[in-house]
Amino acid sequence: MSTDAPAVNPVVNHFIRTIIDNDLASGKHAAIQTRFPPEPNGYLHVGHAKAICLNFGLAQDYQGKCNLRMDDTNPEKEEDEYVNAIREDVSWLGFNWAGEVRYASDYFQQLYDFAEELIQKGLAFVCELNAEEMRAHRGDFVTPGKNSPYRERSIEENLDLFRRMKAGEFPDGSKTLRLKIDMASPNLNLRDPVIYRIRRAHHHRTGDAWCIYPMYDYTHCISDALEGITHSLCTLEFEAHRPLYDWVLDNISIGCHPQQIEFSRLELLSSITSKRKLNQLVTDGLVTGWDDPRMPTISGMRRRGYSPEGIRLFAQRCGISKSENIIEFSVLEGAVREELEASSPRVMAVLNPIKVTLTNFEPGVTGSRSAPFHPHHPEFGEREVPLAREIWIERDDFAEEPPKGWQRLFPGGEVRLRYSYVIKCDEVIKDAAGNVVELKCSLDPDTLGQNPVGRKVKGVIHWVSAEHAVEAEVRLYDRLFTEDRPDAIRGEDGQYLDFKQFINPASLTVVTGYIEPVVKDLPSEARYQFERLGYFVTDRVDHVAGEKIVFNRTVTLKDSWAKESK
RNA sequence: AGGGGAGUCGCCAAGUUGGUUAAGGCAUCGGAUUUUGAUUCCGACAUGCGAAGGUUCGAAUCCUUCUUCCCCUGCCA
Repeated sequence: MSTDAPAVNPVVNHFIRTIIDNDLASGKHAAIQTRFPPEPNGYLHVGHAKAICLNFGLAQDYQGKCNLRMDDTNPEKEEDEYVNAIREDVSWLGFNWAGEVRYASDYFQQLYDFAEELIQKGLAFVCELNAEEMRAHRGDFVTPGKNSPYRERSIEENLDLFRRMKAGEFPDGSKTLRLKIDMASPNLNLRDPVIYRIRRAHHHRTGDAWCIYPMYDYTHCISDALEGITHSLCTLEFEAHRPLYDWVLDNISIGCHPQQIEFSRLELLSSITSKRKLNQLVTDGLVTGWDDPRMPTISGMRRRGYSPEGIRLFAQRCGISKSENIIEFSVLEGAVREELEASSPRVMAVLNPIKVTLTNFEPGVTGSRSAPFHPHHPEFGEREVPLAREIWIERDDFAEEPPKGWQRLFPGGEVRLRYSYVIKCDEVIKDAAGNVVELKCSLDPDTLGQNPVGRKVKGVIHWVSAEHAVEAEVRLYDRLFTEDRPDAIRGEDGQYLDFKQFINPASLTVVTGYIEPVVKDLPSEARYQFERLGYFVTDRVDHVAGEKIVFNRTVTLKDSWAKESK
């Protein structure tokens, strides 16, 4: 096995690739241009990761380009903090956007000019209906809407009014610019949609230069066209917006008409992929922040120890289609584990210790061996694993009364200390309350690096020398929610229950761990496997090399014994 | 006068100009190897493609009817 050859994931075909193949074959496009267009009003989550991998991945595969564009047309919700987090997340995932980061707000002037063009063509009008009146005029699913009384204004009047809207002559919310399409359309998006509203809000980039802001449907298609996007990929809920996307581009003087293609958004079980709900968890203090390792945000997953490769593998395994994409959490864990298995050095750590005294340990006589950092990758190197008279082993690795199939330590039983001797439990020491506080064991001096003769010792447990171990804060993370779909549980009255009540109380347990000394000077974000326990990472925020060791549990190892012993 | 999408194994998902035994991955279950109950390796896993009819030598693919689920009534994106 070689690690220098980059892992090449086989390309999985899907309907969007088929469309691109056809467009390239027919000569419709010479190269493709995609874009990832987040709104900077929150942190990116695992659902965005899927979209990022799709858009940037396609650009990579087809040697095209992918832009990163902030969809910042709603100044009340958008902040630079989010812009910065988004840039960092996308880069960290391993993708490069073409040129500079783009902003829909870069196009405000052009958007405005196109709006005047639409007015000139008699295709847009200034409406003075308030929100409530507009809703009443819109009709509903079964009844057609009614035309706005302002719909038939003259072009001159519309132009004058729109310019004055821009000039700040009217109060917020008093007027809108609307497209003149069809109030009877069965597609509600086509019932004279609003494309500009008056809102005196400070924009994170344009400041107070504008008091009118364009709406998504109007902005997005034009932004795509201005950037020469060939394939504009978005999630299924925008399917009904596509006629509007096309309508706008068909009615303005712009020489580019990207194709909008929708795919299903990701739903991750026992998690949540709603920016609004994730925001609630943060503001209610139920997690420590957007980057809490339990959060399905990209920054949370990063802090949890998930690798970019693991997340990319996950995205690939989710697939791209138009049917519901409801993914079991184990798919994410499996992908993360798989990448970590190959790339993480191993070390031993005891998280729930019980003291073991090796009664026949002789300083200077009893030996030790060095241990490889990875059993299958000698190039990872080795380290010395110091042994001493007193060691810690995992409490779970000892049973006073071993159940059927038990391969670990028990009174009178033998077990192998990983990379060290076979030991035998001679005596169990208990405190007054009957709790086991110490085990006295003897080691077999002939078993260092070789099997005992005449008998077979199947079990192997991890351990760490008490005097050499470094203490660390270890944060054991588990799923954030106890339910598959915490936001889809109904109470007796048929109403949805608050998803926050399904937070897993065991989603975080903090313990003091005893770890091999090599771990002492690790930098932040160092990923290690603690043998037999799982993958861990030094915390990106709180870990200080050489001073305060803090590990987060990324994911446990598969544990077929746990399953069997249930 | 509603519109737009989707139903292929527990979870994803190829296949859709009709043509041999319906890819693959995850999960699961066996078994082998193992100084991680990990990894790795081998094997099993849809007489069936939402349902019922029909066309055909032949249907997941075509036709008809039915059915279930998702999205849409922000001056959010």
